[in-house]
Amino acid sequence: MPTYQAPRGMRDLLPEEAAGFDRLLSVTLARALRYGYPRIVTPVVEDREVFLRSAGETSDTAGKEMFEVVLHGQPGIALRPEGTAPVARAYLEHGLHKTPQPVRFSYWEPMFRGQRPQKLRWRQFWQWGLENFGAAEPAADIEIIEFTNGLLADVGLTDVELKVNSIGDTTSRAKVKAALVEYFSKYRDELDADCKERLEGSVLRIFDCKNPRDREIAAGAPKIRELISDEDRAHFAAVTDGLERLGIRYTIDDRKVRGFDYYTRTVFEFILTDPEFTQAGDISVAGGGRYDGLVRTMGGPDVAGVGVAGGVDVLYFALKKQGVKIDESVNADVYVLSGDPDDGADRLQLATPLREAGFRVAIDYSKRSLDKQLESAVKHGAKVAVIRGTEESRGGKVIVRDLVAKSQRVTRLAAVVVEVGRHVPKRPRPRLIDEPGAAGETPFLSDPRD
RNA sequence: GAGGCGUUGGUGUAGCGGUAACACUGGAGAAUGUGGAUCUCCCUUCGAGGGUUCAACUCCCUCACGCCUCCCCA
Repeated sequence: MPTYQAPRGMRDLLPEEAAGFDRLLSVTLARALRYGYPRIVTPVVEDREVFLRSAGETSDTAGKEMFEVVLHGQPGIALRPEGTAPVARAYLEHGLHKTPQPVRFSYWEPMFRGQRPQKLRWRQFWQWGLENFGAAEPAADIEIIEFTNGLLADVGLTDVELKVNSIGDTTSRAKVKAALVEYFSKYRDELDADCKERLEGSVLRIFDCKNPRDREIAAGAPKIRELISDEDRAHFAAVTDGLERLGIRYTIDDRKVRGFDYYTRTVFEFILTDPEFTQAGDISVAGGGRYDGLVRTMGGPDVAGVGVAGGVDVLYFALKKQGVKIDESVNADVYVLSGDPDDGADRLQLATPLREAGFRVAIDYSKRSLDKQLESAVKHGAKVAVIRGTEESRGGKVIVRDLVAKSQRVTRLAAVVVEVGRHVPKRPRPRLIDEPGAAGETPFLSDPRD
C-alpha cells in the first residue's frame, strides 16, 4: 500500500475514466458552440470576495465551505466553488457589458469545495455550464433549459426529470421573503435548529429542510408564485409556454428554490429519478436559473443573466448506472513486435508511418520471445500486430497479423499502412486549422439572377 | 464542520494475540520460438505513526483516507 494518498475528497481519473470525461467534454462544448456559447476559461482561483459578494446573504455558509488558498502566508484567494461568479467577473473586468449583448459563454472546469466528502460529493469535481448576460427575455431561459434537455438526451440520460419554478425578481423577492418570514416565524419554536437559522438568512431554503415537521410547516406556507409580481408571472408563463412549444416535459415545483441568493425569477433543476439516487434526497445533474441582479451586485451595471451548470461526475455516474456505453478505449490498436532482439530503432521506424497515418501504435521494446511479445500485445488490447525480424519478413517485408481473426499476411513495407487499415480504424487527427475547402467554407455560388 | 462504520497484495474477500489465507489479475522463467493453454516461481507484514504485551494485522490512542447520516450543496 502506497504511503501517499490523494488529498481528501480528490481522486485520479485513470485513463479510461479520463477518456470518458473527454467524450462528455467534446459533446458538451461542441453543442455549446452550436448554440452560440463559446468556451471561456477563467483561473482556478479567484479573489475570495468574488464568491462572497455573489453569494449574497448566505455568505457565511458559503464561506464555510470555501476552499481557501494561502500563498506566502497571505490569504484572500479561493479555489472556485462554482462557475458563474468567475465568468461574471471576467465579463465585467473585460468590459464585455459594453460589447454587443447578449454575451454568451460556456465552460467546463474543475470546481472545489471544502466540505466533507461523500459519494458523488468530492472536494474537487467538474462542472460544465452556460452563462448568458444581457438577455432578460424568457426566450433566453428557454434556450438554456432546452440546451440542457438536448444535451442530456444526446448523451443518453433518460432517468431524469425537469423541475421549474419562479421565485420572482429582485423587488418581488423582498416581498416573498417578508411573507415567508412572517409565516415561518409563527412556527419559530417548532422548526429545528438548522431551519430556524434559515429564518434569518435565506428563508427560501426552509423549503429544502429535511425534518418531517419542518416539511409539514413548509407545506402550509404561502406559494411563492402567488407572492410574485404580475410581470414575474408573465415571464414565467412565457418560459413554460416555450417549453411546451418545444415539447420539453417539465413539472412546476412550487417549493423549488436554489441555494444562492442571486437567483431571480426562473429556477430549474434536472433531477435524477433512479431510486438509487433519490433515497438521500434529490440529486440534480444540472440546474440553473436567472440571475438578473448578479452583475450589479458585483459592481457592474444592471445586466440580466441566465445560466445553467451541470455536474460532470454525477452525469458520468448516472450514465454508467443507466448502462450507457461511452467509448473509453485508450489502447493502441496496433502493436509493433520483432523477432530481432536488437532492432529497437527499426521498430520505431516501422511505427512512424503508421502513426502519421492516424493509427494508434504502441511498440514492444523488449527482447523477449515473439511468443511473449504477441501475448503482451493481446493483453494490451491491440487488434493488429506488425511483426518484423522473422524469416518471412526479410527483404523489406513485414507481417501484419490480425490478432482478433488470428490471420496474417506478409506485406511489403510500402504497403503496411494500407494493410493495417484493413483491420483497424484510423483515428481522427486534430489539426490547428481545418482543412481548406471544408464544408462551410465554400463560398456561395454566384447566381446570374442576383 | 458533527456523529458513526471501515482501511488485509492490482481487484474482491477470509482470518486470528504468536509473525497471513483464497479466487481472479499481474510479473519472471520453463516448454512450444505467432498469442491469452500447461508447469515452476514471484509480488502482501495487514493505511501511517505511537502505545499496551514476552509477542499485534488482531487491543488502545493519534493521524490520513473512504463510506453512511447530518450540515452544506454554487
